[in-house]
Amino acid sequence: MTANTKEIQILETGELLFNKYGLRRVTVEEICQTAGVSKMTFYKYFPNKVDLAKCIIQNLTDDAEQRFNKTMRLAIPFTEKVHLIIEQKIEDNERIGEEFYGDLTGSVPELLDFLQGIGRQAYKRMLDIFKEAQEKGDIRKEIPMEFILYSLNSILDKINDPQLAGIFKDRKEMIEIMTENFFFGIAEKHTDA
Amino acid sequence: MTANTKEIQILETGELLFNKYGLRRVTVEEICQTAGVSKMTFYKYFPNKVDLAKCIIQNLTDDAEQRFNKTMRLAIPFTEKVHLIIEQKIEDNERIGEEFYGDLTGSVPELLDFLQGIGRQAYKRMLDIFKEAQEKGDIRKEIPMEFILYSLNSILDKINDPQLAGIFKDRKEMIEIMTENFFFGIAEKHTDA
DNA sequence: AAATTATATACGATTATAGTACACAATACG
DNA sequence: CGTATTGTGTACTATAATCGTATATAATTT
Repeated sequence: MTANTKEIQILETGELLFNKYGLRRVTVEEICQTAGVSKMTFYKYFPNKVDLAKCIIQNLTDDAEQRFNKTMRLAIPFTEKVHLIIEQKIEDNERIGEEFYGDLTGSVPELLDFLQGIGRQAYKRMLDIFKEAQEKGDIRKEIPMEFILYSLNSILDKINDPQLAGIFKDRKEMIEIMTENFFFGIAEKHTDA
Repeated sequence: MTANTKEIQILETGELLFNKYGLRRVTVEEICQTAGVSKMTFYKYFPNKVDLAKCIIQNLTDDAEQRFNKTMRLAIPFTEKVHLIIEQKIEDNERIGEEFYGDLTGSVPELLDFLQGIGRQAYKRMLDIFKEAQEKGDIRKEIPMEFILYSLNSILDKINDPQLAGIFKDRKEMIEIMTENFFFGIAEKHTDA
């Protein structure tokens, strides 16, 4: 059972270093030294550095998907769900360091494809869920699906806008207001009761 | 007057990148690209990367020294001065990124010597100032000078101890209490008035 | 003891980086 | 205007870093 202990060590060290410095600034030997593992052991588990990065991202993605599904299965109002999902998405983004992400999309086209594939899958899942919500009556029927997803992504982009950060007192408040705004516009809420 | 504009650009970019990633992770070409400067221009102003680092550190050091002297010339009690100096030293330390400093002392022995030289100078200046204070009666005569400087450096080291950070509510409070403690011990202050 | 797993070292092949040479472009300046 | 001055881009060589593998050995498990 101590078999994959070294593999985990490599994965964790890779995640740490990649997040801090990005892909190209970190060498295989450095990962090995930091992880306390010989180079041979590295190549026993991973064919190369890029593949290690893939593996790390795949793990993060799988983890994110699990949490996503868990949230969607909750017996709470749809508005609440979207609220939680936005929160989770932000946390997911924060788990991949800026430098790491830059290297991925910039210098290694192979990883760019990989990431885009993951992105497409996530997009499809989202689409299905929102379609279902529209049929159930949680979303107005006349709004095109594409526009909804575009708007949602637009919110996620804005999260990192420093100009916005200054407007709200913290991130929690920002998410709450933007989610409300996403669903109900800027009009004052009318109670159905 | 636009002559050294490129040089400044290089210096600023170097400081930025070195602080973020350390010395060995940053290449000359990267500095040039980020600074918007051709490689030839780089080598016009600096013989190599290590020398650029030296230059940057020297500038930071000069700057720190100026502020140090400015503080020492203030017409305030000696206790206050030491308080301010500790504050400044911490700020100085924070201006050199962790990674940068690690590379300096770890991989480039040439820079280690350079830094030690700077350190020795600072040590001498400090020593003179404290001796003067001892003669003036600001410091108890029976305390060996070496011990005082050792204690002061000990405080500076402790600043970065995460265990300490949790004890005080912020850095300002930490500095105040540690300075007081440095001068008066843990005994309750007795007012001379 | 045998099998498995990890390590250390050395090594060739590849790639990145350093530093220079040169021809040319932009700008300042008398 | 012409003439320095200053900066640029490309190409280039030499050197150093890095990759990925082979081999012999050590530690651990079974």
